[in-house]
Amino acid sequence: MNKLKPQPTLVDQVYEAILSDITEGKFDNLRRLKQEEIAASLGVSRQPVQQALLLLRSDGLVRDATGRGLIVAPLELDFVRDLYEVRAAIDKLATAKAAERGAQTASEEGAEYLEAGQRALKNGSIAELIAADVNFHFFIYGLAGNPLIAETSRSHWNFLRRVMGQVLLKGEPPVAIWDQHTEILQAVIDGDISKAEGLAGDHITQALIALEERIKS
Amino acid sequence: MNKLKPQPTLVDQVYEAILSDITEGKFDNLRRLKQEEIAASLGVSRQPVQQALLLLRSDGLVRDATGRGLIVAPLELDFVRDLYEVRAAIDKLATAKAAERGAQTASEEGAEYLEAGQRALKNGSIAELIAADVNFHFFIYGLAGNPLIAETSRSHWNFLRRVMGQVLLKGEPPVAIWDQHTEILQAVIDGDISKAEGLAGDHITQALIALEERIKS
DNA sequence: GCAATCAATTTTGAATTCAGAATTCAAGGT
DNA sequence: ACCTTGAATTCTGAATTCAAAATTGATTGC
Repeated sequence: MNKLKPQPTLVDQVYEAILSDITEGKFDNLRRLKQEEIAASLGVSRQPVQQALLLLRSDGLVRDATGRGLIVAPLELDFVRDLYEVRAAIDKLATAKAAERGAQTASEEGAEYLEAGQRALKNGSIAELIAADVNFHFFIYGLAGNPLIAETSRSHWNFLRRVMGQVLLKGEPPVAIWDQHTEILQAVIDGDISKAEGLAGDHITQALIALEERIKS
Repeated sequence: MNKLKPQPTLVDQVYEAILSDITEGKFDNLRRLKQEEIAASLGVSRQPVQQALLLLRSDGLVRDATGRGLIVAPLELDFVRDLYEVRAAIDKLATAKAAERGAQTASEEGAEYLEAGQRALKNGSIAELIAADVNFHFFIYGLAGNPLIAETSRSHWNFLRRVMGQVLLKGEPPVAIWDQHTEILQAVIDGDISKAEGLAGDHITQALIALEERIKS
């Protein structure tokens, strides 16, 4: 007997819808998020919208603005630095563990992710580039065999997607990123734990540097 | 003019109430959580309860049990190991950064936290011991100057509190823990980054080992 | 006597309603 | 002209209501 997936609730659907809108920068900065408005645009009542906003608030994507409801959390450079710092710690752990126990799967399935990245680079599609990056890193998280790593990173990546979206709009395609991914995957396949961990750390350090330069320009 | 803090909403209060009940093990394992029941016991409608449960679900403390509503997530040993692994990565980062930039505050305010721990040991109060441990570690997180560290750890500590509660029930008081806290604080005050980081890692490794031994017995 | 089916009850997700708080805007005073 | 005041409007949190899905329990057939 096939167990059939329970359909997602309206709350979950609304959550995803608002999340994409935020990620894709569809909300004017500092614009107040009105439940009624969102509910109307999605064709549901305010109830699931209120609940979805509550979840987004606990993710930190949406923020209480005293007395004026909820706004999309602004992306500040300091915050992004903090984000990359925490991400570095978790990604180093994930990549080390992936090298320790995921070499087999990495060699079987890893190439797909690199190819997806190359295709995205060739197509020059921002959405595709972001998706390929997310998928590559969650593939590594999966190899690490510790579900809490992906779980903990989930909310961070909601911000990272926003950051990447803004940065990719103005700048050359991030070829270096994918060269680094290739190196990281190879270290994982080789089972070289300390090299994999080091490369993961470098990857993030360099991503942050590149990002800061682009923001300044 | 003093700006007065907006009172917490019912949802937030209900969230806290359910969270304490879970943390203190007040729910029978695998018992289904019924909105009506909880609402009645707190004297509110189902509405804020439903929203609070949604938040607890996104924290991972409460879990969908296919077809039978929500249950408190069981504490499995594998999960606790995963938890300690991620916590080690974050705590090492936090403690290193605390040593790098928080030495001053650490020397001024750190002793309080150690004393609170000693008092708790003397009183033999489990609740007090847990609170002192949480407070000490969040003090370190604060010193790190990266709000995302505390934010990211928040949901982990909800589980850690549960684990600690169960473990402290059967076993000797964790004197070693507080000796280690003393060492960690000293390394932070000295600004010895790599020593602080190393001690933080050891602290968690040893806590996990002690925990596994107690669970087996 | 045991299993299967169907009706009754319970429970939940979602809509609607209600009340209070915040915001806006216009009128009046300095 | 600008600031203050207060009423009208808007918006949100929370209660209530509604409908569908799930669970329970009883009855019927083997």
